[in-house]
Amino acid sequence: MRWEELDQQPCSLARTLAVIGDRWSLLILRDCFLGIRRFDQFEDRLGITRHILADRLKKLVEHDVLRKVPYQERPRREEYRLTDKGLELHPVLMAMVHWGDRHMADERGAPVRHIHKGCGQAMTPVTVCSECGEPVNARDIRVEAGPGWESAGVLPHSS
Amino acid sequence: MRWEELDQQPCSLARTLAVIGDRWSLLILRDCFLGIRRFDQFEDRLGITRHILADRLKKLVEHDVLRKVPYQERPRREEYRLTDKGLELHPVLMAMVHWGDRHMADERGAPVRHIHKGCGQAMTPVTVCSECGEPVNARDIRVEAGPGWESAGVLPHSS
DNA sequence: GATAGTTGGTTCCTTTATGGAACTTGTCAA
DNA sequence: TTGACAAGTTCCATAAAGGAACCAACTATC
Repeated sequence: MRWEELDQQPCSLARTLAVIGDRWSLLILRDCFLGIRRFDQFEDRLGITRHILADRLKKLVEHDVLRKVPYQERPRREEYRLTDKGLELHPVLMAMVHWGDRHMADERGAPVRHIHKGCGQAMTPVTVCSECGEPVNARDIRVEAGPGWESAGVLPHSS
Repeated sequence: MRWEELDQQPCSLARTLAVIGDRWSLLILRDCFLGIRRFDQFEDRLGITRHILADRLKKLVEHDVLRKVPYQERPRREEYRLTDKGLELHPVLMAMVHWGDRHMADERGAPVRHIHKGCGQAMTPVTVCSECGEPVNARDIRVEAGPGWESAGVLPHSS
């Protein structure tokens, strides 16, 4: 499978990876969630080369995850902001950060804390079932073919 | 920043990406969660080249996300299974699949349904606060420096 | 009015990673 | 003794990323 074919797969994970599944896109998005908006800020913080940064920002704009917003005219300058579609990637980032905190942190502990404005406490993300509200983990879920399924593969067993 | 330096960063997202942040690792893990365990099954389903597959499996084993379990002797054959650390990546995968279902699905809808064994219903993952149990989204969270922070960057503002 | 600085890129060339196909190793079965 | 199977490894061609320099449209300074 070539990289460009990814978003044609009947798999939402593959299609998501077509947008954010490379080295840099998630680090760019992390910085977006921290309030970074301008080309040179991304460059400074990430240590990414300029043409790869330009390419990734362009791709994220094409996928409607970021949008360019002018902040001055003459010379025209634009900054990059998360769209609603981009903001909805927050659970993905939170889940990854939480896993990193648990399994990849050094002796000093988690680098950042997430404060829930609603209750004012340092929180970790918990994934719950949309229907019953109970926490779910891998073993609580059974997978079955949905409406968009085409038999381009077979579910080997319902884990 | 080089790829190998990623896991030295004081950022749990970067460290997580050092493990699962490449083209193939998440697709391999998707298949692991579907019950795939053997080298040739991964190869058939993913269309990945053999030496990249071997490399990624090795890396995932080194990071204790998968482990090799012998299933026959003479000739010795081993399969790959998720460790507990690997199983804890489930929320990451669920969040990505859910985002793909919402934003990247074609007209036929989501390719797979996730049934919560606990309540028997088709569910979507909802991220809630570990402290108060309320659903959280990007705008509900304020970020502050935690114990593992070192000033290798500055939080630009508390989004 | 020439020179330098700022922002947001692009171009060119080198290094690294990936794709594709063939080869290897240990074993069993015909 | 030939063939098949599972799980890799090796070799070479192509694609992607790193690094540095250059460009364009202004503004500010000397």
